[in-house]
Amino acid sequence: MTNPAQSAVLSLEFPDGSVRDFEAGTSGLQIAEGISKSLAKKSVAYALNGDLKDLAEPVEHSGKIEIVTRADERALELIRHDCAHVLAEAVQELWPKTKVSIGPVIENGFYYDFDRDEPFTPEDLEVIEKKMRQIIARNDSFTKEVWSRDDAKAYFEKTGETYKVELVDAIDADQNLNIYKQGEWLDLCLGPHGPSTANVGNAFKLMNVAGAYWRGDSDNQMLSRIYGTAWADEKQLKNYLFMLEEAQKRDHRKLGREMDLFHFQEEGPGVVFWHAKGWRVFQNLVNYMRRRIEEHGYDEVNAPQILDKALWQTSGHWDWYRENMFTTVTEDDRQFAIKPMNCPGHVQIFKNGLRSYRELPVKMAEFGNVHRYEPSGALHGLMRVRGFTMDDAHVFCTPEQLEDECLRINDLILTTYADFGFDNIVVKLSTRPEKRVGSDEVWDRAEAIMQKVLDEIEADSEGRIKTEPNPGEGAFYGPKFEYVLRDAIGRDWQCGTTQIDFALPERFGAFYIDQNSEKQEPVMVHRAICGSMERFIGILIEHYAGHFPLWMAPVQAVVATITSEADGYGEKVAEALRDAGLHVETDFRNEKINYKVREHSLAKVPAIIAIGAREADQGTVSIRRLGSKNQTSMTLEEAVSSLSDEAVAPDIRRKKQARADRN
RNA sequence: GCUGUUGUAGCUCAGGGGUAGAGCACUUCAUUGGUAAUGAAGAGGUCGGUGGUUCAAUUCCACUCAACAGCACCA
Repeated sequence: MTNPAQSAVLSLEFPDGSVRDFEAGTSGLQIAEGISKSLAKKSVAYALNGDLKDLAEPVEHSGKIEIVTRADERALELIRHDCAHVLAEAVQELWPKTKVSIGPVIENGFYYDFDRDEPFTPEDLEVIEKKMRQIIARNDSFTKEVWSRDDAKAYFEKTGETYKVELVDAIDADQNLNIYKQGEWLDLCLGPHGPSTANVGNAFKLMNVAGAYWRGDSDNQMLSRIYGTAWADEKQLKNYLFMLEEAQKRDHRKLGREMDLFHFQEEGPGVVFWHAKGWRVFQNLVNYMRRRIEEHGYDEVNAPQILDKALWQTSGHWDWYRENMFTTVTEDDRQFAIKPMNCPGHVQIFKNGLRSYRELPVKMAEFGNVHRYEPSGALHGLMRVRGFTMDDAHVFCTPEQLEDECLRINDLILTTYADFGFDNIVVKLSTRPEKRVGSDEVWDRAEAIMQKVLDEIEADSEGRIKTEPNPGEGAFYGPKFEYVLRDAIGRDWQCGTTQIDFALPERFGAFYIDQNSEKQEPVMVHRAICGSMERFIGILIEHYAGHFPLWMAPVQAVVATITSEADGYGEKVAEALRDAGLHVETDFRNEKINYKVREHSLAKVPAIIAIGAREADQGTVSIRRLGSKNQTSMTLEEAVSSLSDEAVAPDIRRKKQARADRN
């Protein structure tokens, strides 16, 4: 699609700032060749004003041009996309009756959805991969053709590609379609693609097979999806596979069992049996959060677990959320629901009695135990459960206080994450969805305030916190911030959230009395930091790979004796540590020290304190820290003081430090 | 919820129409040892549940529950 008004000369600016003129119609490849043969060989595409284009495509207009080589991050997208096409060709070459549908690039790889009578097996994947390597070795060029809609439709109808016909139908009537060919095989595709199938290289792997709905709609037919990963070189592929392996090793379900933290069983799908050690971790986290919210001026409350249906009708949950609620009918035929959220309860507490503007902001927190009937397929260890505890809070304030409150919440959230070693945070601003309550005017005002807060968050963080818009993803009752943290192996988790609510105070008729003795509706802010405590602990287990910092660890030290003669002294050591507030276990079993060290290391106990005759004589201890192969000898007093110092929670340490700095 | 896979001892797993096996863990005994598995013996199972086929089912079939992977969902 050339612009006839365009001049016959293109003026292109290169990344080094130089500007050169080219004849109209010059292709990206010709430009690369003009620079150097070796560049042309390495290049896979070009970017015009940042948009990726096929190398063979003529440059359409003047602008900034970059030749994209394989080493460029953007080349990955092409490699993956090319790989998806190669996958589809391989599958159709092996099983010609298979229909193709779509094959997009995703994070770390790509997939392609097929319609085939039988599902693919893991053995099939090996066969397909072999065929793919053959296709890559053939080195067929990717060539683009522009077809008319009618031609494309006729072709796909003839070949029985019903899904492609549907895709063609979905494209605007006046628009032509791109067809990408590789050898004999072709696909409807937006592009761009690399120069040839060889561009895919060898650093790819088919990962797994799964069902997926046609066009992502659960009313549609289920297709067979093959997932693959593809990278620019073997090293990147290896790193990725290593990360997956590492994730598997850290799986909180596995570590939870090995560390004796919790379990699940058939009778309670999606609800956690917390064991003593897991519950201690849980309480460590709750206690930490309790101190933090107190520091930030919240009052902790506790609202009922079960409330009459009428209340949920008023809150709107009965209409919006009913299929996700656990309900119960009592002997007298009264219907109740187990709370899926804490907000209606908190509004009742706010409403009890008359509120003055002088009280605002009212900051009400609860470690609220909620139950939600999640779809069975969504359950996943601690990460997605049907019964969980939220570190929930609601701030009732005036519109004028909103900005300040959002910033304070932001401060609380970010410092909390930092205390657990999460320093790579993205804050997203989710704005009005299509289906919503409240006037546009109200949304305008709220979004403007939140955008301002977002800008301040980014500015204050000095580049550490990234922010992103998330248009259309807000809740129906108001815009929200979503806090996404990145764990130690690079995975992202959305945990915290700050949500403005226009609906609930009005629904319940909550108000305060302002300076002029008039009723005013408060603004309500919902906020959570960990989100679900259960899930947050799951994330922490995987983030730390089970190696909790001392202040979080359920068992902080084990005193293990080498000979039974040291048991008496061992008991004394354990007592001294317990007196200092540490959780200590003793292991006086008739076993060798090797055996004990192995066992407690596998149980991820942070400190193993070995006691033999020597230590008993000298009043010392020998400490072996988790992850280390060495041990350190010190006096009992030194051990007590260094371990108890290390076990101080980060927030308490911060306060101590601040106090010391003041003096 | 949908598709696919799986369900045998506390854990990891083998087996297979004639009512079950290994390693680790557990218990007992011996061993008192110096930083990731001391040795021996013993105990441990309605083979996820219900129904069907069969002389006989843990094994085959149907249904069901749960888990796993992905999709959909997460207001």
